[in-house]
Amino acid sequence: MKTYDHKKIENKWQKDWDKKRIYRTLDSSQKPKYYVLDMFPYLSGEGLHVGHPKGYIATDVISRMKRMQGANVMHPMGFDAFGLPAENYALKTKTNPAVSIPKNVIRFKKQLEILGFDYDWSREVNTTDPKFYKWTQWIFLKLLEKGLAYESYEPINWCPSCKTGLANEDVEDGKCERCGTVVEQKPMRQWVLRITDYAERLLKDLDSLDWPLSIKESQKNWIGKSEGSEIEFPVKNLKDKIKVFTTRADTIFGATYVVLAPEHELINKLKKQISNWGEVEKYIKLVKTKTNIERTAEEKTKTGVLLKGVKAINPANNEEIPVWIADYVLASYGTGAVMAVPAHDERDFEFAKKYNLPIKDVVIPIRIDEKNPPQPGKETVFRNIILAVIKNPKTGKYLVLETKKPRWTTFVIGGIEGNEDSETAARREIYEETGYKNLKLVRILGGPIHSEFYAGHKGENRIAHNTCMYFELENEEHDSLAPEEAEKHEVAWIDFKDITRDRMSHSELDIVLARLNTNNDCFTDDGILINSGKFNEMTSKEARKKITEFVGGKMVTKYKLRDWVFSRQRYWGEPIPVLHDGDKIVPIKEKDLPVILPRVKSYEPTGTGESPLANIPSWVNVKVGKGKNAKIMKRETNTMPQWAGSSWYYLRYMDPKNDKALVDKKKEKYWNQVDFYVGGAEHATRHLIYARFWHKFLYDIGVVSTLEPFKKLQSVGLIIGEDGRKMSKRFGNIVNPDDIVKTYGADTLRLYEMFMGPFDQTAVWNTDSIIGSRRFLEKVWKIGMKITTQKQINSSRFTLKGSDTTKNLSVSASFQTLLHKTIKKVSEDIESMSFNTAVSAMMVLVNEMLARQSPDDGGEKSEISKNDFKMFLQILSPFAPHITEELWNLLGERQSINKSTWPKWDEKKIIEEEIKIAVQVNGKVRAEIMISRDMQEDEVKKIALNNKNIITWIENKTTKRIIYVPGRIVNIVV
RNA sequence: GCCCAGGUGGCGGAACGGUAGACGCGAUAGACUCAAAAUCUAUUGAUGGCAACAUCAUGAGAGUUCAAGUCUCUCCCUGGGCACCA
Repeated sequence: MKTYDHKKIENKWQKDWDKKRIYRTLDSSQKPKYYVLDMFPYLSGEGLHVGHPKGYIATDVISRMKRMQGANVMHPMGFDAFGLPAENYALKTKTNPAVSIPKNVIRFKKQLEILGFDYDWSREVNTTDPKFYKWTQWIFLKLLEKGLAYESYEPINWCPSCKTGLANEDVEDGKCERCGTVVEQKPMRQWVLRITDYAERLLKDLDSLDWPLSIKESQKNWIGKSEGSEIEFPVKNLKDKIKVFTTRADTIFGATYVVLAPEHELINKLKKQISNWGEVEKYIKLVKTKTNIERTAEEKTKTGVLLKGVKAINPANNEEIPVWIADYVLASYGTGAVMAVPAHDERDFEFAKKYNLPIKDVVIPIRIDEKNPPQPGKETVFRNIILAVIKNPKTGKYLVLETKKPRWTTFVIGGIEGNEDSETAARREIYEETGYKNLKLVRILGGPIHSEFYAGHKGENRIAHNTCMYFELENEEHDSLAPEEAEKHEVAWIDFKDITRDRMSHSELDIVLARLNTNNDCFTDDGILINSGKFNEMTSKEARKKITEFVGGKMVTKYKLRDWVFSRQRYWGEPIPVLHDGDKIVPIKEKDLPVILPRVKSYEPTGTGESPLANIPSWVNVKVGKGKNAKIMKRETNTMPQWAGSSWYYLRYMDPKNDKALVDKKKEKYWNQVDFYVGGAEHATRHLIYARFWHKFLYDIGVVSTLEPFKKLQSVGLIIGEDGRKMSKRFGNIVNPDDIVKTYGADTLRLYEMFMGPFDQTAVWNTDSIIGSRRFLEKVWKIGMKITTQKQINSSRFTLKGSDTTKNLSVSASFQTLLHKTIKKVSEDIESMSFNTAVSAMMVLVNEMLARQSPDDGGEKSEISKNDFKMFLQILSPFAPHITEELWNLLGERQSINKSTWPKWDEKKIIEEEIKIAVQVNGKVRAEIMISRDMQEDEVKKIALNNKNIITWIENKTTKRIIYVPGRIVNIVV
C-alpha cells in the first residue's frame, strides 16, 4: 500500500490544474454566475503568516463547491501595493518600492499557489500597474468633473512622522493608524472628496445588504446621522446671531447659557464687546496648543471662559443668558456653538456645576400606571404631589405605608397645598402619616415625574407632577398616629431589596430607585415639558418641531462623517491627474491618461506639505499648447491615498485587460454585484465605506448598474499567535504557512484552518492540534487505498440472498443514512460558513468507514462501496483538493473532481427507522428507549412508562401529564 | 458613557427551547517494539460508588416553561466599534 505523500500529490495536481487551465472563467455561460471575492492582499513587504490565508481558504472552499453545484464561478486574485505602508517599508529597508513590489508579487503568488487555490490568474490585477491606475485616475477626473473632488485649505490631520495629511478614517484614537504617532491639526492645501454628499445613501442602503451586523453598526456609527434643529440666538444689542445646532429643541426653555467653540469666528467679531479679552485670548491660545487627544483626555474636567460684556437672548423666552467659550464644544461639528441645557445634558450639567450656572428642569419623565391606568370617560384632575423616601440609617430599613383599603404599599405621598414648597409639604405629610418628627432632607431626587393613573377611591383620573425626596431619620422619636390616619394605614419598615414594583404601587418606582442609586439629577431622556410656557404638557417629540418653528429655526440633519481627505504628500501613490495654471485647475485630458508615476532615486517625504515629486522639475513643469499660446503649467504633486485602488478593483476583475473602458458594460451587467466578499473586519470604516462611495458614484455616472458593490459580506476572524498575541515579527510568534505545508501538506493546513473554530471568530494558532487534521487525511488515504485495491464491490450486495442479508441490510442502511446526512450537513454548513462543523461531520463519517473496514469486522459484511466513497471524496474536495483529486483519479476518473457534480443527498435515506429517544421525569432524563419512527404517540408513552428505570421514578406518584415531542423526547410530569 | 459581539471540560470548540460537552488536541492505561516515535484499543466534566446509578455542573442572581447553555430582566467580566458629535 502506498503511503500518503502529500508533497508528491500536491505538486502533481497543482501542475496539472495549471496546465489544463481548469479554473479559467468565461464571461458568459448558460450556468448561473457566482462572483466570490477575497479582499486582495496588500503588499507592504512584510512576510505572510498562517493567518493570512484563512479567508482565502474559505472562499476557495465555497467557489469549489459552487462550481461543482453548476455555477459559473469567478474567483479572482490580485494585489494592492500603493500607499503609506509599502512606502514606509521601502524607506525602512532602503529599497525602491517600484523595484521591490514586483518581487513581492512573485513571492506572494508562490505562497498562494502552494496552497492549491482555484484562482483564475488570467484576471490578476495590480493597483500599481499603470494600466490599472489609469482608471483610478479616470474616476478621479469624473469626481472632479461632477464637483465631488475639490481643493481645501482647512486644517487636517497631519502625521509628523509619516509627513503627510491623513483622512479621518486613518486616525485611530488621535494617532496615525500606520505608525502610532499623535496627529496634529495642520492647515494646508489638500484634495478632498465629497463623500458627505453620499452620507444618507451610504446609511440607508446598509439595510439592503447581507452583511454582519457589527460591520453595518460600525458604518452607521461612523456616518453618525443625527436629526435636529438649527436655531439662532441673537446677541444682545448687536445684529450678530449665534447659530446653534441641537437635537433637543424641546429643552430650549432650559437653555441657561450658550457655548461657542474656541475657534468660533464670532469671537473675533465680538472683540470690542468682550471686557475680559485678555483672558479669552489666553484660553484660545491654550486650546490651540493642545492636540485632539489632550483635549479629550482630560475628560471629566471641563474648562471654559465667560465672555464678559456679551449676552445672548434665548429666542424662546427672551431671557438674557451668558455666553461662554469652552473646548468641550467642537468647531468641526454642527455649527460650532451649542445652547447649554444643564438639566438635560450631561456635559452641560457638569459644566454648570463647576461654574455655578443655573440649572432649570423643563422636561420630566412620564409614567402611566399600567396596573391602574386612567379610565376613559372619567374626569381628570391635576395635582402637584410629593413622594418621600425615608431611611433609618441605624437599621438600614425604609419606611412604607401599608394601606388597608385598597391594599397598597406606598412611600409617604401627598399633595402640595397652597403656597407650600415641596419640602414643607413633605415634612407635613410625613408627620401626619407616620408621626416621625426629626428628619434630615438628604436631597431632592431630580425634577418632578409626570404620572397618570386612575384614583379609584375618588373615581377620577389623576395627572400628578411628583417631586421625590430622600430623607433620613435623625432619631426615632415620633408621636402616635391620629385615629383617622391609623384606620387608613399602618407604618412598616422594610429592606431595600423588598422595594420592588411587585410590592409597591408607584408606577414611577424605577425612576425613584435609579435616582437614589446614581446621585445624578440630569434627566436626558424624552419626556413631557414643564416650565416651557405654552408648550407645557407637550411631549418632547412633538415639542421639538413646534418649538423650532416657534423660534424661527429649521429642522436639519447632521453627520459625523467628514469629507475624505484624498491627497498624500508622499511619493508612492497614483499621481492626481491635474495641472495647475496659476490658481486654475486644469484636469488632464482623458486621452492623456495615465499620468505615470515617475521613477525617482530619492523618495523621502519632504514634510513641507509637498510630495517629493515636487523636486522633479522635468516632471512638474508641463508645456501646454503650441507656439505663442504655449504656457508652462505645473503638475499636481500630491498622490492618492492607499485606499484609492482598492475602492474599485473588484470591477476590474470582470474585464482586466480593457484599455477603452474601466469595465465593459456587457461584462459588468453579467457579473453584476460581488455575490460574496470575505475579508477582515478592520476594513469596516475604511475600505468598505470608500468602495461603497465610489460604487454609488460610478452608478450615478452610468458605469455600473448596481447600487452596492458587495451583496454579501463575511468577516474573517484573526488567527493570533500561540502566545495569545497578534502574530508579529516583534513578538517572534509568526508561523509561516510554507513551513506548515512542507511538514503537513497544504490539504492539512486548509482543513485545520477551517476546523479551528467559528470562521468569524479570533482563533489561537496551535501547531500541536494540526496533527488531528493530518490524521484525518491519513485515514481517508487508508480507506481510499483499500478501496482502490479491493475487488469491485458493488451495491448489488444489498440484494444478496441468504441468511445474513437482513443483518447486512440494516448495517448498510444505517451507513447510507450517515453518508447522506453528512452530504446534507456539509453542503449546508459550507453555505453558512460553518466550516468547523462540516469538517467534524466528515470526521464522524470517516471514523465510521474505518470501523467498517477494521479486520475484526470480518471485512466483508460492511465494506464501503466505491460509489459511496466517491461521494465522500466529492464533499471533501473543496477542503482538501489535492488528496481527493489523487484518490478520484486512482478510482478511474479522468476528469478533475472539481468538474464533477456535487452529490445530492437523498431525504429518504436520511430518515432513520429506529430512533433512540430520551425519557424524562419532571424534566430530568431518566432513561432512553428505542422506538420506530412511525410509532404512535400512545405506544411510545406506553413503552416509556413500562421502562424499568422509569418505573422506579414514578412509583407511588401520580402522573399529571405526559408530553411527547415526536422523535425527540417524552417527559413525564408527576 | 453609548452601541455591537461573546462568556460551556485541561485546551480549541459542538448543541432547531428537547439526552450539555459532538469532533479535534492533550492526558492516562494497554497492545505492537530491544526501545522510542508512529499506529491501534480503552478511559477521560466534577464528586460519591465495585457497579447499576446518583448528585452537582454552561460568568453570577432572579424569572418564564413540562423542559433553559439557548428566551426575559438585573449584575459582573472579555473582545470590538464610536466617543465632550450637542
